[in-house]
Amino acid sequence: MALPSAYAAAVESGSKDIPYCRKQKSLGLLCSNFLSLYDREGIETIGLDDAASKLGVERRRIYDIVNVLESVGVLSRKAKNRYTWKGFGAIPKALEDLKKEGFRENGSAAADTSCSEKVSDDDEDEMCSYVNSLSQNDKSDSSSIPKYAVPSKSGDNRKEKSLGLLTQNFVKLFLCTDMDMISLDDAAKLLLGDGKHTSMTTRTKVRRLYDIANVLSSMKFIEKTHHPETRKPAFRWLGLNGKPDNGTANSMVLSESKKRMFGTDLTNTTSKRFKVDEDAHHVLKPHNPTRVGSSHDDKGKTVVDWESLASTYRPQYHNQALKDLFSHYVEAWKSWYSEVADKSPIQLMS
DNA sequence: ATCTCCCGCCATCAA
DNA sequence: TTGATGGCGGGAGAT
Repeated sequence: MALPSAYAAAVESGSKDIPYCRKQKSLGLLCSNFLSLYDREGIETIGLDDAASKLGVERRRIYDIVNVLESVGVLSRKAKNRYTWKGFGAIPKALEDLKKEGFRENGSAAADTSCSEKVSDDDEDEMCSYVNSLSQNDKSDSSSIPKYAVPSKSGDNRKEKSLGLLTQNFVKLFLCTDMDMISLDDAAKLLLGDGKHTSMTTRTKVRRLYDIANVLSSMKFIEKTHHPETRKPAFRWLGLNGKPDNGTANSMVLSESKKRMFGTDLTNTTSKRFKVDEDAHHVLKPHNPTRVGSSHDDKGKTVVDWESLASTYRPQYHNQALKDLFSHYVEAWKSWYSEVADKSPIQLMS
């Protein structure tokens, strides 16, 4: 078969003039190759050795990719050295599970209308959220996503530092919050116990987030941009929009809610979920038409009722730091949004 | 200089 | 123990 990677091919054929381009070795590219190699019909299982040799990389790199892919439902570890290919079709459910999980985690919300989340799924779960991590009480449910059941070895924080868990929490940030753009640095601060006495340093976390962001980017889940004003690099959530769709591979097992995406619809590219109920008093919204004629092909953020969101979400963060960070975003987005609304599209890319 | 983030050592886990 | 996994962070390429 054709090797998706020229580099790999070169390496395999007794390379001769490989200048060494860092970009050709990026996790993102590797992930793309990995995907094009396995996202096709007839694939039900994947062997890590096979992947490594076909892609021309060390095993270690395959683990990175496989771990984040698994945390989003595309793969599932079946056995040593072997993963089951679930396909992109499994993503919607995985994301929904993550969303529910995320809301459930910090159910200590304050005022505001209770949840409007209809958890058809059973309960359970939990893992460290944005607050802290202490007891790991697992009981894996029938979720489609790995639960990272900790062997419950007191002091085993290996799992809570896993790339997979970090990925899920990173994704939850987008699914369970109104944030749709965030810098890795801020994400690192929000994720996990946040520095201090709890594990991983921010520095390390950011390094990991770069890895995660790269593979999620190659999957078109997120996109790199820059904060309109700050210029600072950030990532924007695209959700299941840039999905190459189930082009060829489609022999899915779960043929249920295919496009059953939460609040996403055609006109809306990236709708952040309002965990608030739609029916309850959803009054406010002085001005800010919840809709803009941003008729742009690509992602054009959308509709957000800042006031509403701000007041609704504020209470879910426990410490001042997060609150500040949060308001910072709300403010930044406000200006950015109004700016973009009647201006031109946002075409900032690396 | 700062931002990215690849590379691979080596601690852990599982057989 | 051996082999499979996968934290972790040094340090080099990209900007």
